[in-house]
Amino acid sequence: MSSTRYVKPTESELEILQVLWTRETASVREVHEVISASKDIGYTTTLKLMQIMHEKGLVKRDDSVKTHIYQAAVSREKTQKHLLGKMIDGLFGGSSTQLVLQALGANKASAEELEEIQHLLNNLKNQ
Amino acid sequence: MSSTRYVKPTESELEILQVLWTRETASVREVHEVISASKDIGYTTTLKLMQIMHEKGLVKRDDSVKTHIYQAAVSREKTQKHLLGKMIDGLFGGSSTQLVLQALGANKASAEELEEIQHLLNNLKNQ
DNA sequence: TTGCAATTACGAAAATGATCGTATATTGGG
DNA sequence: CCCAATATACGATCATTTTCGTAATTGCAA
Repeated sequence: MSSTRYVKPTESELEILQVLWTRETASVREVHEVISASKDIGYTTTLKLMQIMHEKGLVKRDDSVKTHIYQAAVSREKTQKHLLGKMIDGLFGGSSTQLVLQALGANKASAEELEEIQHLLNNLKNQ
Repeated sequence: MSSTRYVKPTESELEILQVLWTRETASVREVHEVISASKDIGYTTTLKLMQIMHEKGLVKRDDSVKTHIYQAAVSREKTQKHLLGKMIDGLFGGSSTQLVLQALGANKASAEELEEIQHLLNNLKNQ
C-alpha cells in the first residue's frame, strides 16, 4: 500500500536505467562513461538527468559519500511490462499475440530460446 | 533508392496513424471524431498534427478537394517492426525472446492464438 | 591545513511536442 | 452570385525533455 504512481521514464532516463539494471549500482561518472561511449553528451547532462530521476523516484541513491552511488528504484520487469503493455495497446490493437508473432517472425532466436518459448507455450495451453 | 530517412512518430502521431491504418483514408474531421471520443482535444490540434505529419512524410494527402483526404504513408508493419526493434534493444537487452516470454507470460491469449504461435514456432524450429 | 581536482547543485537556454486562437480560403445551397 | 458553414493555414503559447555553463561543495594529497 505504499505504491507511488507509476512514472514513465523518458528515453534518456531509460538509457540510464539500462546501465543501472546491469550494473546494480553506479556513480554518475560510471553511468556517464557507458552512455557517452555511444553518444556525444556532457557530464553534467547525465548528472542532471540522474538528479531528476531521483526526484521522480526512478532511482535511489546513497549520498552519504562524496561520490553518490545510484541504484534503480524501479524494476526492469515492471518497466518492461508497463511499456510493453502500452505498445501492445497503441500499436498492436491490444493483441499481445500479434506482437509475439511479429517479434518471432522478424527474428533469429536460437534453438534453446525456441525451446524456452515452447515450454511457456505448453504451460499456457494446459490451463 | 528513394527511401527517405525513417521518421519516428510521436505518441500523438501514432494515435492518428492508428486511425488511418484501420480506415485506409480519412479526413481530418473523421480522424478527429475518432480521437476526440476518448480524449479531450480541439479540432485544430488534430489538424495541426496531421499537417505536421504531412511535412514529415508520415501521411499522404489529396488536397485537390476542399476537404483534404489523408492516408498513412508508412505501413503499420514497418512501424511496428521499427518500434519493436527499438524496444527490444533498449529494454530487453537485444533479446526478442525475452520480449516474447514477457508478452506471453503477462497474458491471456486464446487457444486459437496459442495455436497460431505454435505454428510459427514449428516453422522456426524446422529450419 | 590548504589547495586542487572531482563532484554536486542549480538555473536557464535550446529543442521538441502538444495545444489552441484567429485569420484566411473554399464551396455548395439559396 | 453571394454568404454561411466548414476547412485549412499559421503563429503563438505552454509543457516537457534535453542540454550545458557556472557556482558551490567536498575530500584528499602534499
